[in-house]
Amino acid sequence: MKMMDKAEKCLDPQLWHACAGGLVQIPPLNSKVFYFPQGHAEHSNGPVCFMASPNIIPSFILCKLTAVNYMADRYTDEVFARITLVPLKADDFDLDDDWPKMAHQNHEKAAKSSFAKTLTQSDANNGGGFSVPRYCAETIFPGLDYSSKPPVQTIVAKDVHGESWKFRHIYRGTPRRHLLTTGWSNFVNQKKLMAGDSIVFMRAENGELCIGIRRAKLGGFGGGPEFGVGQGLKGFDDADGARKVVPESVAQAAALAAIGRQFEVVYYPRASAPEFVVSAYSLSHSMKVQWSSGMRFKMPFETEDSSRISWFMGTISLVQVADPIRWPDSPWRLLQVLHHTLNRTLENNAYQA
Amino acid sequence: MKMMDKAEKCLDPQLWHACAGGLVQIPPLNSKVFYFPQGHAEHSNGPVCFMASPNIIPSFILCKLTAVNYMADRYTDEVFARITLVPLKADDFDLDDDWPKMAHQNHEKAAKSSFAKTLTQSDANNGGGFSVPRYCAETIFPGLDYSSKPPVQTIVAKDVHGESWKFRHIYRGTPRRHLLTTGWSNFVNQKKLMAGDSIVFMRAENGELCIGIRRAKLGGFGGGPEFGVGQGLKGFDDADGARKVVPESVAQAAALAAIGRQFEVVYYPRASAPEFVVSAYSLSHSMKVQWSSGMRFKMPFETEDSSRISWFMGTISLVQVADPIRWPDSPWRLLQVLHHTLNRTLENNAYQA
DNA sequence: GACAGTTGTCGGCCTTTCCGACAATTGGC
DNA sequence: GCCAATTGTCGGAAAGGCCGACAACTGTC
Repeated sequence: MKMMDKAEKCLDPQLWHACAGGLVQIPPLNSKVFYFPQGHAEHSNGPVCFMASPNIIPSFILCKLTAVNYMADRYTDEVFARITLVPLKADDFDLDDDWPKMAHQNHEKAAKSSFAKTLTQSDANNGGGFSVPRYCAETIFPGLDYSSKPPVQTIVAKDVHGESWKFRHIYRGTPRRHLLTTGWSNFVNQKKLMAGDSIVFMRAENGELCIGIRRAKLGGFGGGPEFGVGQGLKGFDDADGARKVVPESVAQAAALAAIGRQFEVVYYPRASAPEFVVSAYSLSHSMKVQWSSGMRFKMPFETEDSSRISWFMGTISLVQVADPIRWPDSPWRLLQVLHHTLNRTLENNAYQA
Repeated sequence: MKMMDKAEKCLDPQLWHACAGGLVQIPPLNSKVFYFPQGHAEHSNGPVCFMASPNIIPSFILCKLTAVNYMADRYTDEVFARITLVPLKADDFDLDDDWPKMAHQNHEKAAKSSFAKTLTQSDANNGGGFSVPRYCAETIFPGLDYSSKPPVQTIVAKDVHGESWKFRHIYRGTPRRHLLTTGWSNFVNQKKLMAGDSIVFMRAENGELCIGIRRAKLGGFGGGPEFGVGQGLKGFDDADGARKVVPESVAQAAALAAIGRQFEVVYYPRASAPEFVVSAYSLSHSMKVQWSSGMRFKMPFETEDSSRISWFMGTISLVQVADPIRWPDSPWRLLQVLHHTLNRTLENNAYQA
């Protein structure tokens, strides 16, 4: 492993997944995936002009995923992935059927050893304390010696950049509860956290405690094409934001993909935009379903505190091609659905069901 | 420069010299030096048993200095050097007469761009402020904009491990003076500083500000053979202290030296023990002097705040061999002197005069 | 030895943050 | 729907740290 950091360091994939959330999965190395230029465009922070290249970009391109860099924004700690794809010939489409077994590894390990909490007003604003949910303290934090009075210890947690943060962890109050006191206020200020943001604690395989951040999504639930990626986070000048997915890089990726050459894409899992690099295995399975109006489905989503996965129940109201002129035959945004309880029109990708 | 840190990083030689103090000099690379096993033994933290090797260890051994690692204790920030020596045949003793020109480089640069202050009670104990001597603020710190009211800036200083510390630097009060406020208290606590310890500010050649520590010498002035190196610093469990110069490593070095093989020594410049690796050039010069009782000399020493060099005036009271049985013909501790003003017997090495 | 410049120490006060009390909320039965 | 467990919020209190006042000290003339 040579000096590979040109100011861009990778981070522990397990921590990356813990920060990305339970629903994000990156297909395994060397597996086959579909790349959707259309979805990539929705991921960008502006309208994409595909004109630079001959108007022959397909709506989806079969590729081999040859590399993944798990990374984090230098300023916001937001996680993202740099994915290298090599287009395959269409007749290479024999599925690697064994990937579901291996795909969920980091994923499940992250879920088991991590815990997320959305910051309350008291956590974020008040005099510098963080109320630690009992489950988190007991399963993620180092063991506390309850015999001392009061039980107290210093915990050290590494952020996505490998920087260490110290917190005083104390068990006190009536009724007793776990709190982070000294050090927490500093962390909140340095990371510019606000009520509504979440923090993730994870116990790494080497036993080290890690701490990650999930900024609150400003756009509320779901998002859609109307929300770009670079919507800007409060309190940050757009230093790194400028480096987020720009339309030019989408056009370039699509152009390279179309002529069969290796290309790179940057994927922000928490940007409320759908995945545009999709495992060929799962897509081919969902395409076998004959989606039709009136059909019911359920779709997983994260609860606010990321502690569980809940399910949306819905009914398909319309099966249509999103942009029949530009992208005929595209499975992208094929379904328009009616959500049962919120009675709100959502958009969804076929393969997510 | 390959990955050469087996958890042992070198530090900027200029900062090293600033921390070591104005009187410490390490002979230049590839110059000829004398190694004194006797002096090395005084540097160790316990009695040295030279018996393991045949009883033929000379009192001094001519060597070539082939490598120097400038280092700092991980816990106390104390600076020390790991010096590699290759014994030379006695007939190799032709002097490299050009070294005085080059020897003082780091030395003088460090002296010019650094400033040391001994911490007062107020600096160390009170509510977290450090009174910055005007000279230090004006010559070492980055320029302050005096037009704002009050003039204030954040300064960043790197310690010997390359870690950055932030301080608020403000110019206020009546009469006006420079102070470090926010950040200082944290630094004092982390570094376990006490009144009497000194801190060193240095402006590196690349413009960066550096901060080093000189722990107070617990043994008062001078020290001597009765003080070992590992005298223990208040507030530190002896984690690294155990790694200081142990008798075994002295015995090993002496044994290797005696049979003409390359060896390493560790030298703590602030351990109040005399240098035991001495430039052949300067030693040969001082040995040309016919030292005799009643002769007067002067000897440089550091003032408490390390801002200047002062001189001790003394009279030689006795010329004797320190241990005539074990080390006959040794120039080590040849002179016993009477100090004029303190009227206290000090010991000194011939070559230091 | 007086004076000017510098810097050590102190007490006041403002800010931060630590703390238990209490209440709101959640989940289990 | 009740009860127990958990955890959000609040105001009081303690600690930390910023401040100018003043005095002690140093070096100079």
